[in-house]
Amino acid sequence: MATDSTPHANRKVTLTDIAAGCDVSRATVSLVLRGSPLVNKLTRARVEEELRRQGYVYNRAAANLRRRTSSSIALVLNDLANPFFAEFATGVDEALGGAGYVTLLGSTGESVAREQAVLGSLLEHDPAGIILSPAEGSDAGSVLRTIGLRTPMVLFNRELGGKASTEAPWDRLMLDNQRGARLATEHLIALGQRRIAFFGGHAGSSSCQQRHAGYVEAMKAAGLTIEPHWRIESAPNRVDAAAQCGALFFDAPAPTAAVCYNDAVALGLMLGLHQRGIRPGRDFAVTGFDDIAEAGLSAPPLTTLASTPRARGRQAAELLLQRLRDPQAPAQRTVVPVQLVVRGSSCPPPSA
Amino acid sequence: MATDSTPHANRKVTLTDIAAGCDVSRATVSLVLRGSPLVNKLTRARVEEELRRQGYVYNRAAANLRRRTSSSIALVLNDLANPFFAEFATGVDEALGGAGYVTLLGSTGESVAREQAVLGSLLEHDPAGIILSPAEGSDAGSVLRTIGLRTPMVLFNRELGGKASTEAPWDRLMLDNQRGARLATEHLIALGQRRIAFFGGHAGSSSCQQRHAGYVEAMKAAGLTIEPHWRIESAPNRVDAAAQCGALFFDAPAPTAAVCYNDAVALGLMLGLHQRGIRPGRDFAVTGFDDIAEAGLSAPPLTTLASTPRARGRQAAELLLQRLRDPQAPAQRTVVPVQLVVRGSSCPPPSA
DNA sequence: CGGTACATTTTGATCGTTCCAATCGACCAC
DNA sequence: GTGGTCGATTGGAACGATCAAAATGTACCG
Repeated sequence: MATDSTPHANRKVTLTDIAAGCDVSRATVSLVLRGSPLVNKLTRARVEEELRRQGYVYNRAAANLRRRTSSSIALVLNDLANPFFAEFATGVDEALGGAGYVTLLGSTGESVAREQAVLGSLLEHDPAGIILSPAEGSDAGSVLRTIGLRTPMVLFNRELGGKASTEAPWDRLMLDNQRGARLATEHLIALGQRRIAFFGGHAGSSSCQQRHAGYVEAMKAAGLTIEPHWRIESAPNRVDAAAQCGALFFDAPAPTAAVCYNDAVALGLMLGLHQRGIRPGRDFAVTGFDDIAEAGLSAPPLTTLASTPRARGRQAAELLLQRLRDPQAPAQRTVVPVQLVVRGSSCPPPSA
Repeated sequence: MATDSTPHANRKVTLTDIAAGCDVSRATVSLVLRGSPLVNKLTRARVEEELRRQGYVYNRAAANLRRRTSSSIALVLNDLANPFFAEFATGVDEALGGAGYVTLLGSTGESVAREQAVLGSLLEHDPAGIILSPAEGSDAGSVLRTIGLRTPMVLFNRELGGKASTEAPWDRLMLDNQRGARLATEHLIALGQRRIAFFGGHAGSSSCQQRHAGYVEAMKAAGLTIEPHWRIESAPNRVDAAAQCGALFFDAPAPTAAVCYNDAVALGLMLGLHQRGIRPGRDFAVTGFDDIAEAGLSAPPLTTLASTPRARGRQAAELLLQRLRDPQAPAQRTVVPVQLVVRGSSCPPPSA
């Protein structure tokens, strides 16, 4: 069996090894690898046999260096553990993989400092582009400073803070937050609700502001007044939402329904209500935002706004790929509609 | 303002640009970047100023090429959209980022073919190592053939099929599936349950076999008989689990409890039970596996086995980093204990 | 037979970094 | 004045691929 060139050698197999192994030049092997029509049928066969024999694996980094190209894309998420973003990431990876790109993952855990660090570290790997769902409070100026203008970026889900945000040439993919929250609020009003709170999220975040604006819009349109203590902030996760539940009932008049910042918050709120002996979907109406998988499985199932995160992921990837094809095109701002999904958590007020 | 070397030029800034900009050689700049003590304080300051001025970003790919090193690690998951794996991925990325590695993500969607493709594609980026949670039915032989022996790998969650599996020098991080399922079954038996089914998962998967074995072990130890139709297979997700629910009740004697393959399946089963008017936690007991976030929030909350996926992610990363430090060490097989979390979904049988 | 066309292959430089050996100036000792 | 040591810097060859241009060989034509 054993020949001079051992297939399972310890060093990495390179173009040069293959070239030596079948008496052609490196250039020819390279042409074979890229399926060039220039190379003779016979030599191609010989080379391909040798590639197999030695177990060659292509070194894309070296090729990218020489060609001044890149075959990776950085995906930076504020919270990968949130199923909404996990689905999104799956969609992104699906689409990128199909286009021959590889996904460089970075999770920031909602920390602006980590976001800076992660972006810096991923940039050193020279991604062709970036898909960023910013951490809360992330600022356009500092992001611009670390990534520069060379690397195109698609912003997802949230706007960046600071004045630099409007000038920066980034594409955007945003949910129609305002309309979504308006739909949810109108739905509750149609059920007869009058005392409706807006619950959860940080007032600083752009998506939260937009959703709150939609809520206000619907309330005003219906001629309903909004009590100041009907606006409760919380971190956008279950645990903190459950903890803040009590704040809804400190002052009179207490609300009988709540439009929540997102599903995580809504599920947390329902948990908090349960603990107080208040039955969501009977004594108190709740709506969410996102339609994550468990929204349909909670008790009661959650009325919410569907945004199909996996499809959004594919869309964000498409947007970036398109930008890579045409770097000069003007920046796009895409707003995707959301759809109201009515389930058991929304109900008329107890008096009705 | 404008000098000869424009900071926001269109070409990428390289070592050579910096060197030219402050009249030193490339080598010196390289030494500065790596914080070498060899270089004079004054020159270091000059170089650093120039780096800032031109907005230099390090090209790690070029460095890796020259040094024959790698600073990335491939993370290949069978189902990123499952919150269990999303948490796991978060943990992996946390630990790898801390060690200066970047995560190359690949999601296979439980398809063996995609797993092969993804592994092949990621390998071309020359990762220092691989963390793989295999797709169901993935075979050790073909995996070995595509990744070879050069790149170390940590297997998570499932064993690979085929005989090559035992010989291959891979580290493993596995949950104590058998003991976990045994604990759940014993818990149900202690509540007075006698007719207990094992529900969900594919009989082919190693984790499913192990959990089933734990269930059988507990049943035998208690002297209980197992009806053949108490073993229902399903895809490991909610939708299919809900669809298979009816199969539990085709033949008599019908079970009054089910040990489920995992939480996703258990939640799906509860959904299916609801639809049949059977109240889980009252008329029928259910247990899960994984303790994903929504397990505590379902109605009723799910009795399950906690495996703290984020910590597992960190652990898998640690295992791989350790292997990179000492490539010669014998392969490890780590089995992590799981903990029974009793919640409302487990109950005595209705007759009791 | 020389010239030209064509198909195939090779040579050598190059991408941005790091490594190695060599260089340079300054200083000191003999 | 020669040689040696030291700190700081440098030139040039790598790493593994690609590219442009040049070099083969072969065939055909007048």
